[in-house]
Amino acid sequence: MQDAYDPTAVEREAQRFWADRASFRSVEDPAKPKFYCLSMFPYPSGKLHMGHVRNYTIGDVLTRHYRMRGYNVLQPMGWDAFGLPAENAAMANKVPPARWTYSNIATMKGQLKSLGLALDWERELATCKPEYYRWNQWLFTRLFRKGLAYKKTGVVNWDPVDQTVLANEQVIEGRGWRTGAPVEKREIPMYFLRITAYAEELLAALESLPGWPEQVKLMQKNWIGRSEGVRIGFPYQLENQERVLWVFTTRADTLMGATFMAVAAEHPIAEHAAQHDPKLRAFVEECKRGAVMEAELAQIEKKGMPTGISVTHPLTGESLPVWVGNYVLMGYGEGAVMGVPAHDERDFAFALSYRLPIRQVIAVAGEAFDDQQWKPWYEDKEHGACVNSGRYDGLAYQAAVDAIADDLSAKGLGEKQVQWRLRDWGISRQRYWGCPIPIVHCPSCGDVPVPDEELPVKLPEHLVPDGTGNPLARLPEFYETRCPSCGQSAKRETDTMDTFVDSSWYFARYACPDQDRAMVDARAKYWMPVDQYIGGIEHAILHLLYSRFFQRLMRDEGLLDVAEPFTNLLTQGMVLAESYYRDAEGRREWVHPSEVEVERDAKGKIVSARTRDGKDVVYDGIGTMSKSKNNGVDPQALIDKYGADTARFYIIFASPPTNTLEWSDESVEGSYRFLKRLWSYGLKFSRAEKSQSLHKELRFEIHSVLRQANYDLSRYQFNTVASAAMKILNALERLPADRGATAEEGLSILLRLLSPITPHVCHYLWRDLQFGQDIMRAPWPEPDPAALEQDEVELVVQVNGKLRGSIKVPKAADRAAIEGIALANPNVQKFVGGQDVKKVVVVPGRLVNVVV
RNA sequence: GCGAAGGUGGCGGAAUUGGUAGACGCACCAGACUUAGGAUCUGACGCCGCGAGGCAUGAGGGUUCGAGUCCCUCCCUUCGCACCA
Repeated sequence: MQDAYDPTAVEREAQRFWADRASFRSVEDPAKPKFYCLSMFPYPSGKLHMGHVRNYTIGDVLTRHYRMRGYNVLQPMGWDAFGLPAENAAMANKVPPARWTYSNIATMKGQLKSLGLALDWERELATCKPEYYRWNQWLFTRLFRKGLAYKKTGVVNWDPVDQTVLANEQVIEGRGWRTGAPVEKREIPMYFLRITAYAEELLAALESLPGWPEQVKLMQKNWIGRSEGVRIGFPYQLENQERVLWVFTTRADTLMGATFMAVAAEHPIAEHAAQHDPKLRAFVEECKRGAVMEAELAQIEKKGMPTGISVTHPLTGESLPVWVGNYVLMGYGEGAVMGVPAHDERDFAFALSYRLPIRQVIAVAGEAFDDQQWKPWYEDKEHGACVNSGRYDGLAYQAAVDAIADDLSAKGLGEKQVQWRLRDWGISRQRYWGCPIPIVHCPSCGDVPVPDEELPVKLPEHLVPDGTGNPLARLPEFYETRCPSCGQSAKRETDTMDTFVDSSWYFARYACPDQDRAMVDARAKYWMPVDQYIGGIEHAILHLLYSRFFQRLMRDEGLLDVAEPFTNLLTQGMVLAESYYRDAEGRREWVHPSEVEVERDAKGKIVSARTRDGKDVVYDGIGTMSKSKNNGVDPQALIDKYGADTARFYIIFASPPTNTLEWSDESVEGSYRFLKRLWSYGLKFSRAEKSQSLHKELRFEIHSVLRQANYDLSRYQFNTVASAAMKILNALERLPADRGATAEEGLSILLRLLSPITPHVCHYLWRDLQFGQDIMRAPWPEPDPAALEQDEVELVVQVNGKLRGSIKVPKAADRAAIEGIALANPNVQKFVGGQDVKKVVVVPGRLVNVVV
């Protein structure tokens, strides 16, 4: 054993040992319980960032822990390799996205290897390879024939200068990121996947996921958004034709309070009215120009304009004006809403600014209505009852909804309806670096799916996009083709798929990445579902919902048995860092934190900060690591300086997996120090005399810490497992210097407990100190019940809930005896001081509280 | 705007069910060793107070023998919002 801890040498040796024995190759084995542990695969953006390191370290801790517990574990890795950044890099460097992507994969694979992750690299896949994406295409053609994939128009951001579609991310304050031109909305034909057909099942099955965080299930539930309400028709006349304006509402009980209607700018009524009214046309155009993004739409000032058209209230016959409202979404419900100012906050504000009538139709006992001031109870359907509503007066929410729905139904102007917030998934992207949509447009046959024998539709890899539309659309060799059905010349679809399609089923493909005759084979039925999935909380809705959807699509193709892809889900927090900037003539110049020296006051608050060469910088608080704020910490530099074990230990120790992790270079030092101490202890141990000496107290301590650590592992609280390892080392260092029985046992426990977190150094010490050949094959440590036995227990004594002392009582002592000992305690006597003891609360094993 | 989560020392965090607030670390401080130390080791370390003691878990209120934990009101931060992945 070397005197000094040399992580480079230790890690090289451990990694060679694993590679020589193919330690992480996983083979289907029905005799053993399986454990499929998966971290979200990375986008090959260039280099690993700390978020990756955190994600994969967490997954590796679980993987190694389950291996030692005897499970047949699979932990694979691959690349989410299609996407927008490759096109941006291509434009900047004039290099095809393919070359950029493959080179990034090579770099990042090397980095992942240096982390010592227990990955089965033989199952590696990349979504940009035809062997992978042909199955996207294969499934798409199946869905198309079933009607689960279909074509309709969808709205996109249009940059009028570059003549190209922009991603939401490329729209900065309503303008194109490259051209600065105001972005327009444009409707184009697109393919959609009918996820709404599975809405009911996706919602109901959330109940069957006890291994998912409640938070995520709740977000998905709200996203799917099932609401029960009434579809209501408001008849009107247009060009001497009888028509009906339909709306959906969950508050049919307030129908008698409707004083206006509001429709989206894209609604046929708005389009019609705008034809004859230039002002209205301008307004409709303005609404259409605005944002596509819902977050932005929801925050714009609520504006409206009357259409001059009126509809008839279905129950009262009253005439109601129809307005165009910029806050009404065409994509949800009917693209029209009834305006009930008295009982909807948005309608209230709208009515106030446009002086529309406000009519109270719900009352809550003891509350007065004020038509100038909104109060939350106006929306209270729990305690309200109808007023000013004719025959519905006095009815509570449900009774009123039922009665009104019945009356509407009798007139053919309404019925109860279930409405979903979830919309079908538009997967067409007008981009090059993605999976081609396997459709041929034939002048006679229409949209024809590409037959199986012609799959895959290969994406040419040599193109370089230039930011003005999709280069595939300018490549005749790609789009000129024949109709698979009638043989005449036809045009191939040039749109590619949303990259979320690629990532919605990769987890099943890992089971059989070499299968070239089917999307997945029987091996997928062995490994699926994923037992533990780990990834960022930012994927809580979209990626996870799409994956649940795809799992069901594949189930319904007979490819998989189970409906849910991920049994247990761990959502890790983001990695954050401080950021600093220098004012450079009004522009912020971001300075990397490693170049900043900070001065703190006696309480540690930052007083001033300056660069190493003395220029003042401004502290901008803590936030996600990003290129734009120049505050990223390079994992590679960390590994080069301290080794992978220190990086892994720090990341696990600094914060529980679900919290954000605030980066601190100083704390990394602390982790390194711990591993050096572990090494020194191993060295001392290797040179000490063997003895049989047993240390009862420290043995109790080690086993108590181990018991807690095992509990913490089961609840994913890995930071306290790392603490437990430190506590055990602290205990070992308090032992006499010989190699006694307690030291032997304690170190064996420590190395095994720590090995999932810092596998290299534990592997090395385990062998070198002759505990065994391969620590991964050692059994997981369990506390010895005998070591946890105690004759006496310590209880805390309080007087009126305040801590006044502690007592030791025999383990078997009864309540009366404990009370007696507690009251006899001199400090307790002092605070009782002759007052009447009203009550003594005894909590066995914990405390005694004397109430006076 | 809507949906979700979170606020505990100078900092990261700990405290299974309501039961000793601050485990384990970082930083800072003092000391030892040393030619030297940004290595290593030892000790101290929530705030106020000489002390006895008092006060402290974002703010304010409540329930309880006892509240970081439960309830109500408010404030702040982070994530998602359908074309970033």
